[in-house]
Amino acid sequence: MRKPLDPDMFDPVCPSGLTPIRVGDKWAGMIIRCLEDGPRRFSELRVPLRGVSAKVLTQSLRSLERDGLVSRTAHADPVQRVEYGLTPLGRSLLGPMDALCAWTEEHWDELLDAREASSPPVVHGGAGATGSGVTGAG
Amino acid sequence: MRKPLDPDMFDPVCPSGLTPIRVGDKWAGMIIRCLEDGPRRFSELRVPLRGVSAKVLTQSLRSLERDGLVSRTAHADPVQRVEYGLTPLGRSLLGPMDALCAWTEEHWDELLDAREASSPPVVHGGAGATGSGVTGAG
DNA sequence: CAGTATCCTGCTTGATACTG
DNA sequence: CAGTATCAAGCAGGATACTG
Repeated sequence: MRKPLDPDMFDPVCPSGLTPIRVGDKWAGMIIRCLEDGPRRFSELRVPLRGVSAKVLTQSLRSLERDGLVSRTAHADPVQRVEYGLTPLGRSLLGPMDALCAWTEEHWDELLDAREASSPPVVHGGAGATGSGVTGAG
Repeated sequence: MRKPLDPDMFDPVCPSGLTPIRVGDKWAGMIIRCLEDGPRRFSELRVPLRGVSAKVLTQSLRSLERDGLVSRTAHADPVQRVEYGLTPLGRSLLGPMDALCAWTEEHWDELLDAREASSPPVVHGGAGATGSGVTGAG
């Protein structure tokens, strides 16, 4: 608990962004992971969530609040402080999420193999799949 | 196996569409469920997936194919017949998906309560949350 | 610090019409 | 039947600038 969130917590290439299962919107899953070890401040969350704009982070947070997964607490300190933490309901999601991560790790290569096997013919347009589905969290 | 997919398999109101966990794109989760009991034809899938256009269903199917979750088989019968079925990889997703459904059923009321508690003040704009996250597949 | 207000872009979804 | 082609619309995500 209380360790300063690793900026590289989410590899921009690895697992996230390729799994066929997703939690909430683009950032929800990652946010929940960030809160796993206790409440975090708004600006603290922006570190591992590289590049997320204040607007979008606020939106995701509000969405999670609305669903009762996350709670917001404003401290009236000399400097403004707001902390976000998991509610019991939010915390209960960690179990299923772990199961998902386990599945992903287990089948990671198969997913990759399948993707490679389906694109190769094209050379100029290349790798980037316009892929609908399969955006991941975790 | 081989029973003619229930048209009401997916309640447009209930679970799906409110869960904070989603599988692939909007239809992927439902497609996988439809294939659980064996291969299905294109037009057969369109029944429970009310209103999905051919284009969108094709897209989702191609996406699932690309990820190696679903396989496509064209039969050269007198009439054109194409069947989609789960690959072993696709089938392996059923486990985690069941866990997700279990979570949803278990916490359904809490989700609903949280939503109700967060909107009521407004009367004219009403219920509809513009909600980002939380689109579901079940 | 913790947002809000605006504007903008691209993807995802969909309706409609046509084809092997 | 099983798609593809085209066009249109909505919304999530993001860049930038401003506020209590």
